[in-house]
Amino acid sequence: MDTKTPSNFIRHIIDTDLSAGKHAQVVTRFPPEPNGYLHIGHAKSICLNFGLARDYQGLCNLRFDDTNPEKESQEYIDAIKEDVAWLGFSWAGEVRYASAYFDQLYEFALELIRNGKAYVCSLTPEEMTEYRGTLKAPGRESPYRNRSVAENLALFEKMRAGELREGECVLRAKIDMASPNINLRDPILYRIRFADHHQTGNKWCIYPMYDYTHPISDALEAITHSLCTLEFEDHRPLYDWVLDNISLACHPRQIEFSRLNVNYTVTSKRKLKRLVDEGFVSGWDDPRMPTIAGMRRRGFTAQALRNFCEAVGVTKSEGVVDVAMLEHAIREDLNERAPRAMCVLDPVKLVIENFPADKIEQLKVPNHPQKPEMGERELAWTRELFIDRADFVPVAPNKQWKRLALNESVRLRGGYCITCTQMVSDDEGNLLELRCTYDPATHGVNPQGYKPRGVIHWVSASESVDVQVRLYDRLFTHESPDSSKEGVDFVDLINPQSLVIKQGCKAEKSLAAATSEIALQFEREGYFYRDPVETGALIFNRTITLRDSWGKVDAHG
RNA sequence: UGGGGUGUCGCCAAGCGGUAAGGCAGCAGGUUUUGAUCCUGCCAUGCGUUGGUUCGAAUCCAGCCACCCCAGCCA
Repeated sequence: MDTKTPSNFIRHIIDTDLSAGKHAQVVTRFPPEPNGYLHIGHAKSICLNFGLARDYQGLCNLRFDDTNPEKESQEYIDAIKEDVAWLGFSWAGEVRYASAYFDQLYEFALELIRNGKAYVCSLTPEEMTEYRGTLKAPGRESPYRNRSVAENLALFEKMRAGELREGECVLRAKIDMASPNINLRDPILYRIRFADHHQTGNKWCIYPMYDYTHPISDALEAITHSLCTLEFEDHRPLYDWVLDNISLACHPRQIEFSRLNVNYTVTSKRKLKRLVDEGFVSGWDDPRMPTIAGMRRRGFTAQALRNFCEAVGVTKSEGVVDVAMLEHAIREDLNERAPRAMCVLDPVKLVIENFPADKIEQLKVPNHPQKPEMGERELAWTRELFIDRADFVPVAPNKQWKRLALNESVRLRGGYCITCTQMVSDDEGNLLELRCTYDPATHGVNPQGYKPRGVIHWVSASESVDVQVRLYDRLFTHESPDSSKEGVDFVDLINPQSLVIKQGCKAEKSLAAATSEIALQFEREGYFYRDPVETGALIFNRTITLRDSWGKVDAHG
């Protein structure tokens, strides 16, 4: 279940607006540009916008901010819709597109021109930059700034009709070239682009800019609170200017919050794309990627991601969240829902000499130690078993050692206690198998005075299936791969152990039927998830290790 | 003397003038057939800093310091 949503400054604003009777209902929107895959940072925005709508019994739209056709595609639109839905949210009505408002946007531009609030400027891009001024010096007015309304109307029509070349001119708002806020120095409203648009085809050859499109799209959808990240703070005066200067009554309030940063990960689109393009990962949905698609394939649950976003909070201060918080959210959720199973990653044979070779004993074991309602399953107990190589050592190093050693005993989880009587090695000293005896009186009980060193997992040699296990770990070894030292390429900070593939792992037979519908816990190893993409073989992705207070050197790499 | 923001425990974060919530991480115990889970305890006389107002300040005022964002015909 969702944890209690903590309050934040945006909720305070909404509470105030609502009690002042400013709105009948809260309406928010999630407005991605379809130019890439969604990542953990977007998850925060999605949870914020849809969460607000849910908690205030309002509405949240999904709107594609598709005003730059050259960078966008239908592939991204489909992926984004899938990701939002998977996260557990449903948008109000149909999906919206900024491009669906192109006609209205055009009409409002005409209105601005007629009112002397916009003009067609024929400065070259280079001249435009020069006229804009600098951060400390004011800009200069364009020589085209005082063209007549009639001339502007005629030129804008020629732009629209495709009679002018790309870059030849643009439509600009007439605001203030001396403004200390550079966004107000006659910002560009429309540029010419002879590009096919994924939604509107070749209907348009002029495309509106974000700063002009966004406020109008928000207003047309009757958005009440338009939430965006901090870097748009300087754009708010322009957002307001646009709505103050056209005849549209609705005027949403833009509120900015800080982006989500997580250590040991990168979220810049450019860097993620490089990881994919240069083959450092298998694709946008590689389980090591911080994309929604990657995390889904890794085995993260939507609930865990939602809980994480709640835990992180919403503020205006920019910090870096410890990835340990994300990992905690995953473990917390998976511990509740994941049925337990047995899988030996690095098998070594163990022969129980006092158990007959032709006998199979079915042991009932619970699927979850704290949840009897999750039922139980049968595990085959046979003369030959497998345990993990890391769970045996000839001589226990200390009293704390909780695994098997020569002439000592351990319990095999859910089964009997065994005592190791002999280790068989080859000439090079490699361990080939362990000879043991079991105590038939120890199933389900620890007889008086019997104290095995610990409990280890196991699987029957004959009644098991071979599986491939992919051990994933954090992609980077560096805490802030985004901003490491000068001259260090972030791909050089990739963790060479971020993916370790284990072949020939032995899993209990029931896992042959495992699906990607459900997360599993391999006891003592971690949470695992049947790979939903490569479904031909039995492949399990390690979502996250178990918490480990022992501080062991990971024997599995 | 460009403009806009932010500074509360190692990390995230409540707090909104009445005497520092919570989570993560960490540490110390307890339970346990997962070195898991669960449970208990510890963990900011301190809120960037310096002054001021006040009976009382993390909260109000002033100065200072640090960090982030802005000069795409990207979003």
